[in-house]
Amino acid sequence: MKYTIKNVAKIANVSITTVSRVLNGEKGVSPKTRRRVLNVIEELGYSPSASARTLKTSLSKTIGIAVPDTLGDFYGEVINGIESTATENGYNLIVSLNHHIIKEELAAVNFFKAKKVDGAILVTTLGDDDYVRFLIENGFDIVLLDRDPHGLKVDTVKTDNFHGGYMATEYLLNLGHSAILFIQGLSYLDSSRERFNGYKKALKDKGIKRDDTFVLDGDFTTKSGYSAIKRYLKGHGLDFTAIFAANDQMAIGAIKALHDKGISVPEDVSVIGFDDSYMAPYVIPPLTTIKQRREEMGRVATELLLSRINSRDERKKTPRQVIVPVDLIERESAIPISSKRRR
Amino acid sequence: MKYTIKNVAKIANVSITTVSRVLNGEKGVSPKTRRRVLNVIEELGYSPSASARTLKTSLSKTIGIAVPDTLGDFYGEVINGIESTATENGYNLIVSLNHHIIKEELAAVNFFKAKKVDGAILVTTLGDDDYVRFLIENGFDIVLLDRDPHGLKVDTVKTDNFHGGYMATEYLLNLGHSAILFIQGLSYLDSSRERFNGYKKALKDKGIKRDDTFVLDGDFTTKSGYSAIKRYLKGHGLDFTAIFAANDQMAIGAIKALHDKGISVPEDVSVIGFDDSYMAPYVIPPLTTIKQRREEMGRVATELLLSRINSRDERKKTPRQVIVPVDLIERESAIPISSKRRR
DNA sequence: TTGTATGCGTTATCAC
DNA sequence: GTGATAACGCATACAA
Repeated sequence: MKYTIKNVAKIANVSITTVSRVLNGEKGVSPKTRRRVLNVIEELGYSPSASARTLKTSLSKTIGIAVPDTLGDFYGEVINGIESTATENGYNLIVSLNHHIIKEELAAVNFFKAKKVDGAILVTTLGDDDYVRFLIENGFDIVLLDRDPHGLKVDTVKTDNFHGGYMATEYLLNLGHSAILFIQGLSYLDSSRERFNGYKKALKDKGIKRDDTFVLDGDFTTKSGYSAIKRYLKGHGLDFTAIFAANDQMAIGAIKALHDKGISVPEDVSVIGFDDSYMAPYVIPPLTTIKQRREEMGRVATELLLSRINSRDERKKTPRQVIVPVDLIERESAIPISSKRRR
Repeated sequence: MKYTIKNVAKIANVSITTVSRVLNGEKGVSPKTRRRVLNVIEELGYSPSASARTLKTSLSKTIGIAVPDTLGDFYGEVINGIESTATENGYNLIVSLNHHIIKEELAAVNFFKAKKVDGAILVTTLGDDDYVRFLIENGFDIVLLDRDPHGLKVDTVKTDNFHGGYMATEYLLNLGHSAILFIQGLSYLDSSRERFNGYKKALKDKGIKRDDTFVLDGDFTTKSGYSAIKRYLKGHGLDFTAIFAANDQMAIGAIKALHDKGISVPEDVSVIGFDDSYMAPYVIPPLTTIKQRREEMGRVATELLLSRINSRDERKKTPRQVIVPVDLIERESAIPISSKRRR
């Protein structure tokens, strides 16, 4: 029931070489024979064995992607961007989830190696840089997404987190707020840290001295945003007028925590998020946020990777860092401070 | 830089057969030799070529999963369940997204075939049954997730959609509601249809005659839930007291649409969703919903598949249909009708 | 306990 | 324009 090139050859009355030529669209086959072969292939529903091909050519037409998980809008959309670009170019995807666990990341590497992927995209990986270096030394073309190069010679694609953090904070500042809470995400991630840096810089530029107690821990989940604010309120009461959360999910959690205490958004407290997730427009009130072009990041990363894979040039192109711009999406969760003062 | 079994053999001063034995953990190798070989493997960072292995054994230790996309909570969690179970059992994952497009589903089939996956899990596929049949005839072990067998001899895993729909509706009914809107999801999906059937049955059992205008179209997106209610309100005004949405996202969209018209949830209108998505507890008001065990579905499907793959038995086990139970999660978006009557 | 030889399904090299 | 054949890296039947 499983046909091989040999079967096709026999039935079409040609050599396997000819079949192979047809398969790969090479010239040097008469239109007539080509037709015949194609017919047999169609009839049999034959498809060539990828493993035999890979074994022979050491090219798999496959790219590996390592991603923490598939939860939340971010990774899902990034994957979509990667997948469609890959597919358009005839490449397939092998996905490895690592659940934010370094050991599993390492497993992915061996997996990719064994599968002979032509290249890999590492999304938000946290492993130390040795891990990335290892991959490079093993001759893999790779690109890092949502992660800094840390001095390594790799292509990277990331959101302009710093500027996004700056914009968000500046926006609140211009609205008249100065007591602005920041809920950070996983603090060991570059993206979270840079948003934080943007926050700090914006405050500094306005000459506002930063209060360390205004920086709350979160982990990018809605729950963590909720808990952070709930805890803060219990400890400090309402001594702030605005919140900048490092992503929308935490912002939504924060709004809920405020709501539970009878504090209204945006009348009492303005909130701004980061991502522009699907839910943002439907939150009550609709969430003002920094839009991150997630799918585009996936696309760009894939294009970078494929261009690298297909570069015959031995002295590979120098590493490229692309920074995807962000936009401020104004909705209703942040308003001027003057319009409240209800406390 | 790329090592083969031959390199390992030479350096360890043994035959490739011995290396192969070590690799596969077979007995019949002296502890001493095994050690030595293992050391060389470690040193070289050698990992066996999956393609050569697959070519030889026609076993890839890989399962393919075809899924519409990775957006929203549902697919993400299902994939997580599949992935962890697969990994635990030494299987790897090849993911194919089809964006709800039949043609791309078909492409996935060929992909799986070429990659010689040992089995496949098809999630929410919509292709006609021939497509599934084709896969079966080609000797693939497959299991369908979130899809009915439609008379085919395949394992399936699905949520108890009918009962879930029934429970949700009954719950509203018991709260005193009788004018209950239903927002359906993609109507060609089994899951959406069954939730609808549950809704109809519950109404019927209570002797309430169903109003066709009470059934609104949606596509499982938040936006579609929002639009559906907005449109309905414009056409009919507020002639209902409750809404059952076929998933949480649409429920959230619906709440927003009501809110925009100054209609309060749950005081004026009760809303119930389906899924128990991550966002459900953080919506304002927290969403009452039917919990779907997404990750478990992924786990079960994978276990089913692996057991089938590993069944030496030629006359394969008869098809199994597992229905994963649902739970009603009471939160605050649905309340008794008596406590309002504010209109 | 260890090794030799064959073949899996392709592509590539060379001949015709 | 077409075909025979070696090789890719591994697992395995068979020897030793």
